[in-house]
Amino acid sequence: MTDSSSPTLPAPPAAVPTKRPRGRPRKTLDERDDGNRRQALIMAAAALFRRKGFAATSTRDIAQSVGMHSGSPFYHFKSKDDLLYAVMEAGMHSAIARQDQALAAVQDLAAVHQARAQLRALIHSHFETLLGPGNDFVPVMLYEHRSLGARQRTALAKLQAQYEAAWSPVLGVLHREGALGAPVKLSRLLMLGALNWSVQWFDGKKEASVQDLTDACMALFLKE
Amino acid sequence: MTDSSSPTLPAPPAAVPTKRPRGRPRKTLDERDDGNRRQALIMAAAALFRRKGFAATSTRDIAQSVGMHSGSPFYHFKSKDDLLYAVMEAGMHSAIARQDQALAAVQDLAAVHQARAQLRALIHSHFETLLGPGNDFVPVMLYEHRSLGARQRTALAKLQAQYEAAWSPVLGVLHREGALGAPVKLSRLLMLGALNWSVQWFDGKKEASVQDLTDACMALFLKE
DNA sequence: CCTACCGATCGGTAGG
DNA sequence: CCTACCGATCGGTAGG
Repeated sequence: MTDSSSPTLPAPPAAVPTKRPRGRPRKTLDERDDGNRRQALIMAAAALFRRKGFAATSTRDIAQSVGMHSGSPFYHFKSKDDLLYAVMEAGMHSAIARQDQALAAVQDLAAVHQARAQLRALIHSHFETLLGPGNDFVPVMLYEHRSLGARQRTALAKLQAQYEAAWSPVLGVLHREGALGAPVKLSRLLMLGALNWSVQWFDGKKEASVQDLTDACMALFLKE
Repeated sequence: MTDSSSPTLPAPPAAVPTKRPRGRPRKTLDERDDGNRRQALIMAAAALFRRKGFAATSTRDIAQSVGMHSGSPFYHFKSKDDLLYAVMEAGMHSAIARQDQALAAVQDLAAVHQARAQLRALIHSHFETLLGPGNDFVPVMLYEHRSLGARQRTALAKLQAQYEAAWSPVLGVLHREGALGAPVKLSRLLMLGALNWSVQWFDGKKEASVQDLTDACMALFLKE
């Protein structure tokens, strides 16, 4: 059983592209794991895009950080923009998957507490997506949206709409119960904004945990 | 009485730098309004930085949009980074001034409603700073923070601390009154995040106004 | 503030 | 995926 689908980066080939043996290490066909190299590029790009921004990151930076030479990323991606989109798409897929799991885990509660428990699950899951260790994909998506082309922006918008669609019914119930003070749509925009902004100030090594943040949100946003 | 301190851009010199009369229009010394050209550069830079991002905007873009030639911005600013900092500093000064005015206008209310009125004033003023027509400075500051050097980041942090300092006592009163459900510091971070994020989705031509947003925030964040 | 220019870097490609 | 390379662009400067 292979773990070729594992999203963890297999320790990079000790990036020293200056002096390396000229004859590149012969690989037989079954050793060529293209998927892993592509994955490695996506993860390295995510980390660099987050730290320095898309425009300030060169494709050479990315190549070097996975031990490739400058032209090689273009064997895996047609353009730098395509690589950016791949990062964002991967981020949304993982965010949606995490959100679905979080909602499923809370499905069987007594109806009285369902909506509250669902909102807590949504908030906690969102914070994990934003602040969890190694989760650079969605932060890059949030802060480099501008750099996307029109076509790719449309494709992403569908994934984002799918993600946010899970919030509206939950907020609707809470609003009707009187636990949510503002209209559903504005509430969703403001709440997601409060969460998304945490990327700017959250420090994993500081006192507050993701649990603390979730508690604070529930206390701030809901009545009684 | 001159209006040399007016922050409005005097209609740009119809930027057509390709064919313009070679002998540049002689200006006598008292016509040379260096301050205005510098201001024009700051405003053009703010608009471009906001639309395309700092790294994706060239100093040539900025020069062209005020009718200068490529090297000329460096007569007014030592580097592109200095221009970015000038944009952000101007943004914080104007934000602080607007906030002070907003608080002063609400100073004389009956004590029972003071804290609520103050919070409303802070929120409304913040939305104006972010979303008001031509207000690109603070949005640039919020989203290009990363591009600043360490020294300038420290200088800006002082202005930001000054700005946010006005929020804490107001939130403290509301928390003690039971109107604010979460701890003061986390409340401030989450609330400002909700507001700051509006830059991403607010559309001035759409239905919701800054007043609507302010109302929604008050309804969302405060109990009873 | 313009003119003329420089060194550096960048995204991307052909050909293997 | 590497090698070798190209055209374009960029921040910045000297000298007036």
